[in-house]
Amino acid sequence: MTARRRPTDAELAILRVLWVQGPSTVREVAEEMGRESAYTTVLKLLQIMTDKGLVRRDESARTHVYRAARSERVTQRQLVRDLADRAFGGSAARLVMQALAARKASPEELAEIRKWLAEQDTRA
Amino acid sequence: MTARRRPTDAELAILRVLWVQGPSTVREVAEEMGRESAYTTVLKLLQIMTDKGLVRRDESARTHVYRAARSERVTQRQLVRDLADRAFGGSAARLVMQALAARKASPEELAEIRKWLAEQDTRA
DNA sequence: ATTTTTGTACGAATCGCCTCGTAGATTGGA
DNA sequence: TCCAATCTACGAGGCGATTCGTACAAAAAT
Repeated sequence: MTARRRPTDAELAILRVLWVQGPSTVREVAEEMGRESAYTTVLKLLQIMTDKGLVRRDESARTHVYRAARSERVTQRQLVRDLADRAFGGSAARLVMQALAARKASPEELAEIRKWLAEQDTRA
Repeated sequence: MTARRRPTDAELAILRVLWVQGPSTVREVAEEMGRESAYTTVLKLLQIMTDKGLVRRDESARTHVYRAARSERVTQRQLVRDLADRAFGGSAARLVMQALAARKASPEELAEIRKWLAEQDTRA
């Protein structure tokens, strides 16, 4: 059944809108995405995503309302795991180090990471 | 010109072989990848990758030798950056935290990460 | 009541990825 | 020499992603 594929680029772009705005109509999603894609393109994508189980659709009103089926966190984890497998031999830690090198993190963010690491110590 | 696209899954699989084995012939790559794909599939992929600039080809001998155009590190960074942009609002730090949550890292890896973070301190 | 707007459904075209078969050249061995 | 093995080039098919137009129903506005 759940042949878990990762969302495509276009799908991810739509999911991002849904995560920010919460349940939205096709029009609301399309507006937010600018004039990049035609209204019916967004509609079609959402229909496909419904079939795939990436979003849920509320059809109680004539204007359907879509919401993300999975939380942002869960999806992000899936994507990270996927990238770790494809490009880092499955090692999330190696991915982390490249990530730290790839983009400068703010002191606040670094602090948060340190905090997380410290918690790992106490836990072990 | 450089419309930098990320390598596809199949391309990445080939690059991984080249990074491990160093410059290789089509046969060497194909062998290493098991019987997953036919010889000519690997050949075709490598030809396409040559056009894209993902690999370089030494044609001095009849049997061509391919090598990755970019290092593993550089490519990994590009992929991380790309994922950060697509799914983490550009924040590598947020990606890092999901990565740490997604897969348990070994104590050795955690130590390495801590070391890296410590270096950031002294640098700042 | 008629027209305009807004919505869904769906088909079709395009495109990139990935697959592999076939053709033809070259090499190496019997 | 002749046959088998090996190599590159290339075309074509299949498939999924993405695009958008058209058709049609429902609602809103005139």
